[in-house]
Amino acid sequence: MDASQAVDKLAALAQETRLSIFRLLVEAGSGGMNAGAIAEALELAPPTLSFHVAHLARAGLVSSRQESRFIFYSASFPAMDELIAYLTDNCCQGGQCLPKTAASTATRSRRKVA
Amino acid sequence: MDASQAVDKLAALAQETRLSIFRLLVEAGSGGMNAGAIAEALELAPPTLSFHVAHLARAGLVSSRQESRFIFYSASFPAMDELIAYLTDNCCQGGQCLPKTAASTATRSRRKVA
DNA sequence: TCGACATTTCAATAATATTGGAATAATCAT
DNA sequence: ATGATTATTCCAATATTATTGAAATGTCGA
Repeated sequence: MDASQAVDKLAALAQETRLSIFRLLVEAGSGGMNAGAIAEALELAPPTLSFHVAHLARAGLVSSRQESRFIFYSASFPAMDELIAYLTDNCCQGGQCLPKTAASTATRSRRKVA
Repeated sequence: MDASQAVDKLAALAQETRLSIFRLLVEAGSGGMNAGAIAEALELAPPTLSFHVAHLARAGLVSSRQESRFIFYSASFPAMDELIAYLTDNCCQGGQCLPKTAASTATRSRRKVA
């Protein structure tokens, strides 16, 4: 992942409403939630929800599938992992800013192969 | 760290120029760099740099110290670690979105104590 | 104290994001 | 087909953010 993709993902999460949506979808797991349910849970007007999930989807952080009349959104966990990997690799002294236990295994294992 | 602090940090990093500044400061290590040097390295107008480092500082991601006529900015690594911890804990199924090796040690070690 | 340098503050402008009402598209049950 | 349900798009109003250059502030060496 390059810097500009990282910026897109960070920007997508850098907003109260969208972060709430994403956290809700993480809780919901791989099954996801349909648009109306998300809107109801967070008390959002339908166009507002639509705007924000579209933003998250554009950044690659959520995926959608249609199921009869409903559209289900779910968090894309690999995308989130990539973002965290980018942050640890490029914004964290290669992982040295993490607690010792983390730096020794987690970060090393996901440094870019090159 | 609560959601609103996370949003502040994410927003601070969710901008090309600021992400570049932060990455540069991470490279520079704990010594940091003075404002003019950052501006020169990234070819930014002084007020533009000032605006963005102030934004990063407000979010707690960089700290500053005065040294003679210069003001040195440096990345705050603990703050970055907190952000990554927030993301793994709240936006990552408690770490399950991470590669196995990472999930087993890194994340577990930084889950909130409760 | 003076002059030079480093940085910030201010004000103006431009660009972008957020919100919700109304209209539209798609799906399903009858 | 008709009507009810689900969700999106269009649009306009508002708010937030980014950029720039000029002016102001602060710091130091001579």
